[in-house]
Amino acid sequence: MTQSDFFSRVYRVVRRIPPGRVTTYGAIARFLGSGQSARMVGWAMNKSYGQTPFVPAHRVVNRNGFLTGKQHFGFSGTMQQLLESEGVHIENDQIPEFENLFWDPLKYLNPDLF
DNA sequence: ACTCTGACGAACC
DNA sequence: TGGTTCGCCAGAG
Repeated sequence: MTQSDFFSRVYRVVRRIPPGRVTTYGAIARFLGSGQSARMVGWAMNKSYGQTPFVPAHRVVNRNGFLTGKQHFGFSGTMQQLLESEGVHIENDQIPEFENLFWDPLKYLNPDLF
C-alpha cells in the first residue's frame, strides 16, 4: 500500500467529508480522475473498516441518496444511526435532503493534491 | 490463467 | 418507465 494507491486516495477524500454532509461513489471516482470506476470506490468502502485514521464510510451514498451500503455496517441500521447522529434525516433508506447535503469533492478539494 | 462477483452509474434498448 | 448491458478493476475460488 502506498500513498498513491487508489484505495488510499479514496480514503483520503472520504475523510474530508464534513460531518452532516454526504457524497457519492461516483463523485469520488470522478474527482480522482476515474469517472467510470464508481464500483471501485464501493469496493474501497467495503475494505475501509478498521482503517486508521477512521474512514467515515457512512457519509458515502449512491447518486440518489440511498444508503445502499448499510448492509456492510454489521448490524443493519448502523449506517443510518451514524448519519442521524450527525443530523442527517433519513426516510426509507434514503436522504430526503440529499441534494442540499451533497458535498462534491470537485468543489472543495484540489485534485492535484490527491 | 480464467471466471465471477460486486457499497456504482451511465448508456441502451 | 423500466429492465439489461457494459465499463471499471481488485480479490476470491
